[in-house]
Amino acid sequence: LLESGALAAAEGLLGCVLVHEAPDGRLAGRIVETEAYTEDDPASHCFPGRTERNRAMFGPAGHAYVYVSYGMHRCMNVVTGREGRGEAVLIRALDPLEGVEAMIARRGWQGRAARDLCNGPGKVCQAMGIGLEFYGMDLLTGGALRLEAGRLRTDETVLVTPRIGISKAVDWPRRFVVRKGES
DNA sequence: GATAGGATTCACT
DNA sequence: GTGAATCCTATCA
Repeated sequence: LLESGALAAAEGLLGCVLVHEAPDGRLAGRIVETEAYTEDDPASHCFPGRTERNRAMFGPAGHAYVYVSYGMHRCMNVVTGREGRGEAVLIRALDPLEGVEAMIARRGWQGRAARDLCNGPGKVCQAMGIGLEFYGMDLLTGGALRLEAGRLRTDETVLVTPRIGISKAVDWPRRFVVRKGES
């Protein structure tokens, strides 16, 4: 699935579970929002070409691409496409499944609704304890950080929306969100 | 060697 | 809704 391309992978990753076997407990969250980045996307880190920072994006599918954003936040991507292709899917939001207490402790605050815990790219990494030490790690071979297969419930549908938070090609419909049938 | 900008988040008005 | 915080990377002199 991951090799088939960023667009298909971004949609396919919805419903899958991201698991981190952290020293202080198992953390898990269901992926509910993703965003696709490809080589022809002006907003993508790989657009200007291959550099030291984004080299992981050009590697084999299934590896992690972690980068620092705005100096204070970390964002995590799942590399897609074949080696040398420069594609990735940004994990924008999770639905916490396990280790919620540990996530709250990591984030250093408590109180808000559970879904506020992982409803942003930076929050996802902070809550899951994902740092630069996971750069380039294979997520499919059962390491400390890994991806587990999952599916959407029958009452859930995929919503495709324009992107946010960037300044180039903003209106490209490459953001995929899980929408629950309840509303 | 120096500078500009970014796939964000939080607090305050 | 608007603005500040903050640091790593790429680009230019």
